[in-house]
This record gives sequence, C-alpha cells and structure tokens, in this order.
Amino acid sequence: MDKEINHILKRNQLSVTESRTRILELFLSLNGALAHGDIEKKAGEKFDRVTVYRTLQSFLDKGIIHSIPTADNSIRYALCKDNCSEGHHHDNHIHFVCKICGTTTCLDEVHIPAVKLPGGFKMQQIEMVVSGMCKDCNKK
Amino acid sequence: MDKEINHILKRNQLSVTESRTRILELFLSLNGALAHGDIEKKAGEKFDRVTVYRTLQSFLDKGIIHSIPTADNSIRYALCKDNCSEGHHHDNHIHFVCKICGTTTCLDEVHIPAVKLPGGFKMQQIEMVVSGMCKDCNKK
DNA sequence: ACATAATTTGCAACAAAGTTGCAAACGGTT
DNA sequence: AACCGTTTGCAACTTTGTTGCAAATTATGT
Repeated sequence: MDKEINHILKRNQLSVTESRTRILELFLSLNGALAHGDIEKKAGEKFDRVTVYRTLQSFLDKGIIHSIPTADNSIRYALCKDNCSEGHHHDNHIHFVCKICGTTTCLDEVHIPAVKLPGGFKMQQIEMVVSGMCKDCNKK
Repeated sequence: MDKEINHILKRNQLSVTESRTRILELFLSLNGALAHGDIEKKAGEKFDRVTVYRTLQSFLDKGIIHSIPTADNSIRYALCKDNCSEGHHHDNHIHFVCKICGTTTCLDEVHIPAVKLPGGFKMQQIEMVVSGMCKDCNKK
C-alpha cells in the first residue's frame, strides 16, 4: 500500500509528504468519493485546513482525483481509476449518490450514453449523476 | 408579464411581495440559469442578501425553480418549465454550461437517455450536465 | 551522509458564502 | 381601516475558501 502511494505521487512529480500520503491513503482505503469536509474530519486533526485544500488541488491538477458535482453544493472527490493525464480527465462513468447513507460511488462499469446536442452547441465534457438508494442500503 | 408572475406566485400559495416579483421577473426575462450571486448583483441593491436566499429557498420548495449542480461548486437555478409539484421535480432535461461565457442553459428538447444501473442500485433522480461552447459563443 | 535549493506546511488574517433570531414592515383578509 | 400572519432587513455569527509569508520538510548534488 505504501509502495503504491509512493508510486502514484512520484509518477505525478509530487514530493512524498505526510499529508499527501495520508490523504491518498484515505482515498485508497475507501471505494467512494469524499467531500472536502470528510477529509478534514478524518485527517484534519493532523493537518491544517489549508493543507487539505492545497493537497486536493494538486491531486486535481495532476489528474489523480476528479471532482463530482452534486446537487447539494458540496463537491466530492474520487480517485481516477485510469491514468488521467494532467488537465485532461476521461472519467466517463456515472456517479451515484445515495440519499440514505450519503455516500458517492463511481459506477465505473456504466458508461455515459451519447447524446445529441442542438445545433451550435459543442460538447467538451459530460457529467452524469444519479441519486437514489445504493446497493448496501437496499439490502437493509 | 406581471399577470403571469402573479399567477405563478398565487398558484403556489406564496404572497406577492416585491422581492419575489422582482426575482421571478429576472428568471422569466432570461432563458438560462442564475447563480445566487448573479441574482444578488442584479437585484441585490434593492434587497438584502438574506432575502434572496430565502426567496430562492421558497421557490425551490414550491417547485417553481430547480437547481443545477455544476462542477465549479456554484449552484445555478432555473425555472421549471412544466408544473413541478411540490418537492417532486421532473426536469429530465440536460443542462448545458458554457465554458466561455459561463451561462447555463436548459436544453429542454434533449431528454436524458435511460441508463441501466448495476444490481441493487435504485434510481430516484438523474442529472446530466454537459459543458462546452454554447450556440452564441460558437458564432463569434 | 550532509549541505543546499526548492517545495510544502501552518499560521494569521482575510474574503466570501450561508444561517439564525428578532423586531419592524408588509400583504392578505374581513 | 384594522387585524393577523408572513416576510423583510439587520446584526451577529458560522462555515467555507483564499492569500502571503516565515518556518519546516523534502528532494538533489556531491
């Protein structure tokens, strides 16, 4: 695990620091998405708020994580599974937000279907967020 | 126009006040979406910031407007074209955010395609946001 | 392994965004 | 016109996000 974290950081020309390691660890141990607030709560006692902001920003810049817009105005972040190149994501999968437990999941296996825009509109990026009840909450 | 505004408010059991009228006017005169900040700038000299928040909230509650999540963490609001019942929206159209001019448009004519979720997931709501270059910016 | 250069961190101060309680003003009803 | 319930504006506050700078940490060359 430490090896993997090290590798991810170095591959992206980021120096291996305590906060980056810790935050990456959080993402790897979790299979979902995290909001800034979550990270602050889980790692914020050790690190300054500002550090969390800056760490997330650098991960975003390098394409290690991607952001997921949600209707409640709290951006979530999740690991990019593929190797997203710097500044160019290709996370064309659907995001699922559970209304019960609040977790956000990347449905990597579900691709976003193609849509046809009206004349004149030029698509650069597409986001699809489905909300409802997740697998785990459905069982209970 | 005033007649229409009056009607919308009364239909939703909201009293007709200056701020509600003004803000509804803004939405009706514009064919796109507005962020809280936009509204504050365009109507905020007359009204308190708090009033704008509360007005938007009551419009949301009544289903007069709906919110559009965007990647930059600034929620936009747009009029519901159909009659959304209270608490239950059915704005199944795509939203388009222009990266040049920043405007958000409801593409009412483009419906969100159906997707199949993995087993166990139950869909309640779906959001699709496309970003790129809008019709107007494409011309220039 | 150590000194040095470059990056990163934490702090403080600040700006922006959003919330709450309460008294005054306003809208709707009779 | 007078009454009652709703809405507004104000003030104070919390939360969220940003910036500059000195101190600490990480990477690099020898």
